[in-house]
Order: sequence, then structure tokens, then C-alpha cells
Amino acid sequence: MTKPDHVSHEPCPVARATSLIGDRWSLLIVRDAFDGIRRFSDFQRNLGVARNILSDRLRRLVDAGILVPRAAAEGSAYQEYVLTDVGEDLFPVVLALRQWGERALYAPGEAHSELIETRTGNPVPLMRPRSADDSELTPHDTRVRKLA
Amino acid sequence: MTKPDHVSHEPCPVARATSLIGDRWSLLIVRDAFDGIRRFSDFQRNLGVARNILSDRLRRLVDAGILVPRAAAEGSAYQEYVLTDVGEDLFPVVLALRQWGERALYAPGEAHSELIETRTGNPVPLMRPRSADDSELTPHDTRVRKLA
DNA sequence: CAGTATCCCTCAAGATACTG
DNA sequence: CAGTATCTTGAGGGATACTG
Repeated sequence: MTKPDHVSHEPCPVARATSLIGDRWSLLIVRDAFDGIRRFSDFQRNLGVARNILSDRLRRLVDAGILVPRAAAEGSAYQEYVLTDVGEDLFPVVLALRQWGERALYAPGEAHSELIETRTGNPVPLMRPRSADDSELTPHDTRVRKLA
Repeated sequence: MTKPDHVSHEPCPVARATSLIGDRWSLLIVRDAFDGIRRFSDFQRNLGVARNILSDRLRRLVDAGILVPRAAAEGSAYQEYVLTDVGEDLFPVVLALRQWGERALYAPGEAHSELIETRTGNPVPLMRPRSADDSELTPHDTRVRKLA
């Protein structure tokens, strides 16, 4: 479980990490997992990813020990995917990427989703107050705790 | 300069960031830049990336305001690529990814490169001491300051 | 040395149909 | 609902030749 097959053998940890979660979807799945999403169809609808791709990415994330499949509550035949401790350790990565994106990739007045995960009790520093306009936000974003 | 063309228009900063630097090479170029690499051929040799791809990624990183091209020292006709302030702000991203990779993607005794950038005076916390075996390290890694 | 211009090819991703 | 199987496409990436 420490190092799944599809992870590169390079000695640099950054290179290995990007070989695993540096694709188009994996980190966004993790982001959604931090936001409380657990079900296959919720990931699918939220991301707009093809189902076969989602299936593959979930499997890879499970192989890597980032997510763990569990039976959905009380007698359900279906599964849900929750973050493991290793997966939770990705929080600084998602947070750092998010904070950088806010500062570097938005026009001065442009709105962006907050996506502050209700996770551990960690205080999460924000770089600046959010815009007043929420109209552009996706369903994903609206479920998220706002700080302002 | 705030938001180059090829960055997605999604409201989530994580999604935008990955759309820009979430490909196979961009973040590794940034990693190398933190490690002091500035010249085209040095990036190319160190990464093993095709030259046309490197050319394209450098252009994208410049467009995004992460790198800035400067004339190489004293009368040289060639350029070098150095991190801007926006690029330097990616340090927490690279560091977080690196620390997570160390913990999650290596066998217990397996060696990994340290890649602690000699940058600002920031103290950089390490998760554990490095292994004694450096034989697997690439040229990139050997230029790097070791902490142990 | 530092790229650019082509050509080619593989694989990631999407669409769709099917199944327990 | 939660996937799997199959097919197809297109973009990302590699190799090579060429240029100032």
C-alpha cells in the first residue's frame, strides 16, 4: 500500500506525487472528498467526468491508500469513498494550491469559491476577503463553509 | 498577466491551478527553478523532456507570470528563466507535495532526494532523516543541499 | 546553445451501451 | 445506483531535422 504500481520510480518525491495525483482529475476528486463528497454519482455529477474515468481514478486513489471504500450506511449494497489518514495528509497540498490559485489566477474583482473544508479544527488562513458575487458558484461550492 | 488564456474558467481555484500546472512537466520545471536551474538546456537535460514540449511549457509559465525570461548574464544572446514573485509563491505547493510524497509514496527504508531549496531563509521542516544510499539520485538531486 | 517546425504515436479521456 | 466493457477521438508528448 505504500507505493502502488503506477507511481513512478523516480527519487524525487515531487515527481512521484505528480505521477500519481498530477492528472486531470485525481486532485479534484480529493478536493471533493475534503468537501464531504463520498458517493460515486456525486463525484461524477460534480466533476462532469466520464464514469469509466472516475471508476479508474477512484481505484487508483484506493490503491494508493488515499481513499478507502466502505459500505454505504445500513445495509446498502453500495460503497462510498472516504479519505484515509494518508488522504487527509493531502490537505496542505490542496490548501496551498488553492491559496496560490486565488492570488495568481483571478482578476482583481473576480469571484472564486471558498472551499474551506470543515475538517480538523485547524484555523485556515485566507488571503483576502471573498467577493460578494456568488452567482457563478457550482453546486460543489455552495455546500462549503464560507468564512467571510 | 493575471490569468492566461489556457487557464480554465472554473470558479474553484484548485481547478484553475491544476489546469495550469497540473500537467506532467510544469510543476517539475518549477521545482527545478527553485533548485536554481535557469537555462533551457539544463531544464531539458535534467527532466529528459522533449525540447518542443519544454519550449511550450516555459512559454506557458511565462504567460502565467510564474517565470520571467531574462537575458543571460553579460552580453549573452540567450535567455534564462527565473521565478517571479508569483512563482516563488508556489513554494508551499511544492513543499507540501514533497512532504506528502515522502510520507506516502516510499517504502520504509527507501531513499529519496531531499530537494530542499536554498531559497529564502525559511526553516524547512523535514519529516524524517534521509537514507544513506544516494546511488539512485539524479544529477538534479546531487546539486541540492542535504540536511542530514 | 536555444529554440522552432513537422511528423508520428500512444494513451487519456469521452460517449455509449450494457449489467448486477 | 454503481459501476464495467467497448469503441473512438484528440490532445499530449516524443523524435528528429532544421535554424539563428
